[in-house]
Amino acid sequence: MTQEELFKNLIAHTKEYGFIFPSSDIYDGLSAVYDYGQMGSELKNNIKKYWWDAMTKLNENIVGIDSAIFMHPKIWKASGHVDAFNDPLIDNKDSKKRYRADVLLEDHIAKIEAKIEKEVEKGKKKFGDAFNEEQFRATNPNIQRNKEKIDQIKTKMADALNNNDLVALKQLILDCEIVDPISGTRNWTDVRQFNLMFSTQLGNISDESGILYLRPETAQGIFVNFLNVQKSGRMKIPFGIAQIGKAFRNEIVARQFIFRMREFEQMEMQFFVRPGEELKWFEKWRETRLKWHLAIGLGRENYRYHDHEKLAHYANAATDIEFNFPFGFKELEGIHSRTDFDLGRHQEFSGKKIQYFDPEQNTSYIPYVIETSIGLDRTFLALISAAYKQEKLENGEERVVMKFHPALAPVKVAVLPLTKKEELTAVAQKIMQELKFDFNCQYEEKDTIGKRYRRQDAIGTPYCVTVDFDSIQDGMVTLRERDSMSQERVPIEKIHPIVENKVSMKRLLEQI
RNA sequence: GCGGAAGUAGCUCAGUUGGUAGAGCAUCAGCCUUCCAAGCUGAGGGUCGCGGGUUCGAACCUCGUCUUCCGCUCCA
Repeated sequence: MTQEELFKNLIAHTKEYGFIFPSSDIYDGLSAVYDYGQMGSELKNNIKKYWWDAMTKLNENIVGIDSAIFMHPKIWKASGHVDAFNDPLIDNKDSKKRYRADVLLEDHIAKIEAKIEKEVEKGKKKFGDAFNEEQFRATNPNIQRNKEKIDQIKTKMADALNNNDLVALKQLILDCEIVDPISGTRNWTDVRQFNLMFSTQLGNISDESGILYLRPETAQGIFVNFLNVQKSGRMKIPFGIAQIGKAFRNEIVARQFIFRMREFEQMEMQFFVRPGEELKWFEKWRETRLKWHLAIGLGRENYRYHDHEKLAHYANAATDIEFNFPFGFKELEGIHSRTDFDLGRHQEFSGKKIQYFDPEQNTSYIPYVIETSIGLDRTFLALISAAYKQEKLENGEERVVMKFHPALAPVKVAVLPLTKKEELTAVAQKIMQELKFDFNCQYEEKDTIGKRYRRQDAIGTPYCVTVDFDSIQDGMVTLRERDSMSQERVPIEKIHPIVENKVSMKRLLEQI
């Protein structure tokens, strides 16, 4: 079976067993939006708890918050999202390729600059030792002409971008006679604007100032609460603020199941440190975060670091943790050293002093930030795609099993009377009463026992407890384990401690 | 947005040159009482993604549209 077929089977499986449904399913779905079902939300909640506990319980200096999705519009100007999340795009009709209009123009400028350099080289050869580069650049007519060209393009481009004049931007591309590098033609579509932020209105709709954006990331909710948390919590640097929440991006193409959705959930932690110490902390979090992933047990070979060589203007170090999804290695988590960019910008835009007085150094400064930002839905996808197994059994039959880590599995125990006879169901119900307060349990008495085992395999339940006629006499039940399918007779009162030991979050947390 | 593939019952899929919609599994009721999905009987469930067109007649031909998957593109 190919990876593609396996992925399709996984998607069908997650729908059939209540993990993920297409949003608005009865209305034919809504593009790139999905709902989590009864199993999916349990699994998702368990992932959240694992992350939250790893941050807030394992680190005394990390606290969690839950900030609103709506935020002051100025925040997105300060963060740079209003400018950066606005891409003018253009398609070449022959090659069917899409480009950013401003990138096309910048490439064009780079080409003209290359011409100038070539001219300079020529001059060097021609004049030898007598060559005066500065003078040559200032007087050579070819260079002068190209310099003027560049200035003109730059001015026009800046005007068009600032005025959001898409027609002028296209005209500039035509005037520059830019050809598509693949098709070699100038058959361009109109330039269109894609704003990656969703907007909505607050209060009076006719009032321009009422326009709000749905947050495209949760991080800003942490930055704008830096002072609140630091002061009310009497936090001392270094310390971190963690948050789990929804974010929204109007992606041009959102694809690959729940990998890229328009509405998604992030788990972010911003760690505030002394300036100059940021790279040490960056290294620390880079390692700690990988440990968190590895503890889940999907295999070291499925993870890799991808260090950024091209850094964003505010960052001085950045790496991604990538996971081997069914469609290849893709970003799962980002760890970025963001300097004092974010707090600095908010200080500038809000006019409030956002600084920390460091009693050890006896100085005030804007803290530097290490960000860890992980996609909750992507973690979910990593879990289900690695856990999903189609196994061939000794008797030639096949079973589908979700091999979740027991601490993350949506259902921990299934309690199954061997038959529907009341003497058995009474014992089984009693066991349910003892377990249900601590573990998510299922009780099933329909169908043959084998069928019920397979149904539990399909949702990844680590343990099945089967009550048979002997149980009434000896107080022992069969404990069946998911992965090995092994069966063991255990006393009823031992079930709780056995399960607890296996499904405890501690199992995961102590590995970090 | 472009190209390719697909959309028929809850799931997986048949459906011949156009002639009134099928199977298996699942669900429900009952029988059977079973330790790894396959026993028996019966029942419910679909305006064939949606909307036009051609035709006496469309799941099938045609046009449009929506959704999904793959590739391109984009990606703090």
